[in-house]
Amino acid sequence: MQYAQIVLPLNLKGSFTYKVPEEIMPEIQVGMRVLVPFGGKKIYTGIVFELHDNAPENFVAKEVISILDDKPIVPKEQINFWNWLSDYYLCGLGEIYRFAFPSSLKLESETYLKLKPNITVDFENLDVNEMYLIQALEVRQLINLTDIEAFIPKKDIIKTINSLIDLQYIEIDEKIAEKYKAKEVAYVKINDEVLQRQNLTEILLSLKRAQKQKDLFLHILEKQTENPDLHIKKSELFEDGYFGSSHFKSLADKNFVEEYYMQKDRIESYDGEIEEIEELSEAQKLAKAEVDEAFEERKNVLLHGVTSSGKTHIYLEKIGECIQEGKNVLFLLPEISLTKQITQRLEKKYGKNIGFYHQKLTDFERVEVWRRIKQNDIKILIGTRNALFLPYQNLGLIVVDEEHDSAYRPREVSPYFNAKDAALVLGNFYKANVILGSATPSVESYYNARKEKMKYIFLEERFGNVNLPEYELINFKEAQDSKKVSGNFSLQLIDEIKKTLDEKNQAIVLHNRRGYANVIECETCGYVNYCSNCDVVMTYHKAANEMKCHYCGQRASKPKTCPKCYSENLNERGVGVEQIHEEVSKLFPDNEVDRMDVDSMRKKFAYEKLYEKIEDRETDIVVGTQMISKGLDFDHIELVAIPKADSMLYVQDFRAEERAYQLITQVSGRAGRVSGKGKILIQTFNPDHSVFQLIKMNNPAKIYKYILTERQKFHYPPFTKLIMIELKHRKEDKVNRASQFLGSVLRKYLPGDCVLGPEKAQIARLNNLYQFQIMLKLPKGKKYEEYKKLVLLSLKEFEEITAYQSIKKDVFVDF
DNA sequence: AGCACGCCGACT
DNA sequence: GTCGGCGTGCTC
Repeated sequence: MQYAQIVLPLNLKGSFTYKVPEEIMPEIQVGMRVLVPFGGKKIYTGIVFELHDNAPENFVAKEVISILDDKPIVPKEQINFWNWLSDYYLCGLGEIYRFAFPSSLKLESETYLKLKPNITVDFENLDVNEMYLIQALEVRQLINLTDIEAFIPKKDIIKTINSLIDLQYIEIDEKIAEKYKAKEVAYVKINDEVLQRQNLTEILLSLKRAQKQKDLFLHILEKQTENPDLHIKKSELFEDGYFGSSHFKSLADKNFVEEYYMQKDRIESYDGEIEEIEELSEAQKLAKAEVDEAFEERKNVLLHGVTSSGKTHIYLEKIGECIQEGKNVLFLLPEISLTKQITQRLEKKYGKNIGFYHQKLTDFERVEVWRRIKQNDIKILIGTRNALFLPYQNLGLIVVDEEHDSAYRPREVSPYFNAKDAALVLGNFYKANVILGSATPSVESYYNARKEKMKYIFLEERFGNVNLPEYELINFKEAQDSKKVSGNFSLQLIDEIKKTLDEKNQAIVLHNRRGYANVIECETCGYVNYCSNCDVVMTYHKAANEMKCHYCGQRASKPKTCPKCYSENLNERGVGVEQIHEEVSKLFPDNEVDRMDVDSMRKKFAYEKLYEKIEDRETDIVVGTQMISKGLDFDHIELVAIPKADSMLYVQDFRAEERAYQLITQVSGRAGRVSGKGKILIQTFNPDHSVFQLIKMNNPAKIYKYILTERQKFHYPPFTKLIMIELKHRKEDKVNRASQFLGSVLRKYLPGDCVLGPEKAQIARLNNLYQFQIMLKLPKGKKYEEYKKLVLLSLKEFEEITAYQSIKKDVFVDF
């Protein structure tokens, strides 16, 4: 094999052909990282995707500089997976590579060189550059490529390095990968000798003029005596802001306390007692038997379990079995932060063999997990969508929890793939079983499971025979007509909340819109406050007293007078969660009302603090956006109120009804988890709307049937396949022309009714880029593959127009 | 994606 | 006269 197809971490499609030098031919394998020159002066870490003997015809292939791994770092299952992703989602392999790898595993100019040990350099036969480099390396043992730029002309760097490697004088430093030692965490304890030397009174006396130091000392002492085996993290001391590091330092200087370090993963893994999982209920046993049966037939599973039906128990059972068989498990979550329960349970049972992988890890930590997965040191990996790309050795089970969650398919980061669908494919490549689980499965998954593409398993009762919450619809129009309202709340709703609070229970108020008011409008001239970067109105945030653009994040101060006509008649329109929070606070002045949305949770530990407040029942009412639908599993929440439920439905999106159903059901799952007396109040102008009526009936099969009928009627997924192409550019007329052109090309190849648009995007300008969209509605099945090839052809034709190359193009498959 | 090349406006 | 703006083209 003389040539290799190498994928580079660039947003370029396909792979590049390189020549394999003879010395490394015996070692090179698909899935290894290699160093290759690219362009005039760049060196990249690429991945070998294919080895072959076909010499390129139109260009001269450059040579691979060196191999970085002694074994493939990307297993063949992942190679297949990457190829599938690239094919299915029409994205470049380079994009996938960039997304999949922690950046330190694809170092470019950070690559280090060193002299080979025990060599004698024959300076006579070196050129100037080669001599410079050798001399530099004699002074400093390690040099990276950026440093080399200082004394060798850019264009000669690669040539110089290559020839010195050929001469066996220098080599690529292999320590790069080993540089990442386990992170150490600081812990604190009372100095062992201090209590023998002095008695407590003396110590406290000596600290009497330093109140905080005294408090801190006592705090540590108390913790330590409480449980002598517990290690006290240094960072924990400063969490609530009362103590600062200076207080600790003073104590340490006086030798009262000391700090010590331990490796993080050694301590964070649980080594307490191992708790046995409670026995499954009859319904759960039945469901588990069905899962077994499905796996037997090599079928994947959609586990549809109503809120608190104990899907987790079933996951845990299957995870246990999988590990018994000596295989590994991937447990996918939409977000890592809101998952204490399951991770705690898994940690208790499997301790050290658990790994976490998510977007919040530092690069350091990511590489650590990579290493451990590669060494098969992790049995269960809990992670978010980027965990799909770890180099698993023998994956036996993938669980996708909350499979309907939109966090599995963020719109803003490429490559644009749906982690739920990708998990099914990855499972197939690994011959692993996949369980999708949710209380409100996505319509697509539900349909596929009903179509026997997966096994559909329904857990319809809550664990421990707790009743499901009851739904009630409040006709707001009627309440308004009979003057039984106060602001956005009907008297009935207020009454019910009051009743809940009187019984010493807690209530949740859901309003899914950030900010205080949606629009600030001038009553005199009609002026509204637009974002200067985007074609959207700015939202008024009263708490922060500023205007925010929810799309580009721009902030501005709130205008006191109309900037156009200087009138002071500024009117606030459109209710946001801040305003609902304000109203509730006024309605219940004697109760503790807290707000939970991205804006109020931005501060460090804000979420943890509020979580504890609710847990300790200091909070009576939580007002929040969709954030409150996740993770708030408390025993005393009995009421969920949705004062403006209509706002969820009238969104320009064919999934609006599905989303409304999912959000309402998810948030209702917070109520009556123990008592079984949970109540959900949906206040609406349209109590007759099918979605509300169906939610009230609490019969999921009927809702899905209704939504599916609507989707079929209007030719939406899952009955068709949607591909959305979005074009963006700074100049409006340029994108407009480009999208018209692309539209006409597409229509040339595809039937007319498949191509919709181009149209201005709903947000015509975002971050100063004008956007146009073309929607493709394609039939399913064999035709789809055929049509997709034509779409690819059209895009190619479009890309050939040089004038349109500066236009940013995003393709969303399965929009 | 980066980077070089090349062609036009505002400055020593 | 030159520095630097960004449109265009190319990278195995």
